[in-house]
Amino acid sequence: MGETSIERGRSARARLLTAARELIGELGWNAVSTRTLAERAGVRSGLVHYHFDSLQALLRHAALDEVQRMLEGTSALLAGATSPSDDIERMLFDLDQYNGSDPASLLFVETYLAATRDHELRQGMSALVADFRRSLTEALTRSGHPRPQAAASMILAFFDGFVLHKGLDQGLSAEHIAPLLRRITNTEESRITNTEEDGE
Amino acid sequence: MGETSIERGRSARARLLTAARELIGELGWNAVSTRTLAERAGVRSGLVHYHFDSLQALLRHAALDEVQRMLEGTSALLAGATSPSDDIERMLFDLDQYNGSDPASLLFVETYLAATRDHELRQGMSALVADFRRSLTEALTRSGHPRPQAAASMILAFFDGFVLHKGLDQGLSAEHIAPLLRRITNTEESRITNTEEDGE
DNA sequence: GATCGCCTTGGACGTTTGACCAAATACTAT
DNA sequence: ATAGTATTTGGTCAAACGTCCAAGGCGATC
Repeated sequence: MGETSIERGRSARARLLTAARELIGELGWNAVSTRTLAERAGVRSGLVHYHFDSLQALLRHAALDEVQRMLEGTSALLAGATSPSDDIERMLFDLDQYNGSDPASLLFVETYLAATRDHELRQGMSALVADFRRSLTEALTRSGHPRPQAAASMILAFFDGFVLHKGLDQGLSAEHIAPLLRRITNTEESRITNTEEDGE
Repeated sequence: MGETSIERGRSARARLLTAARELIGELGWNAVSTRTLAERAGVRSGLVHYHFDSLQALLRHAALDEVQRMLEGTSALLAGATSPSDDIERMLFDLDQYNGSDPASLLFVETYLAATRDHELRQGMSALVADFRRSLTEALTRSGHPRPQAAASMILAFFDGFVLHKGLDQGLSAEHIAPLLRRITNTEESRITNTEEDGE
């Protein structure tokens, strides 16, 4: 059967997706053009519309692939662990390797933004994030957290915000944050519900 | 002295900045063009380069103005309050009015991203965010928080992530999060530092 | 009413963009 | 070899882009 020709095609398609993954982070979603994309992938610009319906479809596909890869890797890490609290901290320290300006972090944020203006991308991202939140909620439930759902939402939002802020504040590090993150993942309800009436 | 002519100029300049503020959120930073900008402002496109050195300079100016307005308003709210914990919760509920897809929220995130690729914008944003973090840290110090700086960083990152996530997860609401946010703003160090050895 | 200065216009420029396609190429199957 | 299928090329197309500028408008000043 026809294979070598098809294999070359698959390779070119894959190189286009890789180039898109890189360039979205480097230049920004809207600044990626068919021509820069083709140059990075080592092909001619005409190929883009042979393998994909449109430039947007290519970017969508590349971004969802990468986000899925990142989230599924992390959620597998959570599923196989005994103490979710520790693993969430480990996730935080993993985040430390990104400086907030690298293509990997930026691709994530770029995709969030693009999703607010692209219905199909939004649906894909919603599904992926919902899956990950479910994993995180289950891990927190397993460890007996009193509010697993709220904690999962909060941790997710915080992690993304953390990446965002590291772009501006290079001094921001996981070390300073870890003790406070522990407050969130703590399985016991805090005794002090509020310190009201604490006038100056 | 010449006033009417100058006043007209000021008005046109202001309308251009307003249009930029709106369009950055609606279309995305890189999708704002001189022509759409001029149309929204009710002027001809040539005016953009009369009042500003370049399109990027206009966008930069508009974005920094708006971010400053937002942050200074919120930090004034913190400064005049007696119980920072409550005010941080109130800030959270204020955030609830944004659905995460409105121009105001998006302008914030768009500016973050643009700042990673524009040195001048990055410096401006860094300064504004640093100022706000200082206000927040002071408020937390005043209320006797044991780790005011780390808590401020965490709350800032979380708030931005919260806005980001609301674009995808419409069910995300401040109500569910508030009890856990209280764990962060609590002035007492948590007794339970960690719940290790919690194997199944 | 002529002059001056600032604001505004409308169009021009060279580039880049997404999309499209006929022709060329590479490989398989007959 | 031949025909057939899939991939790749190289170029064209109209549209949109940022920037620039000569000319016109318009109120204040002389």
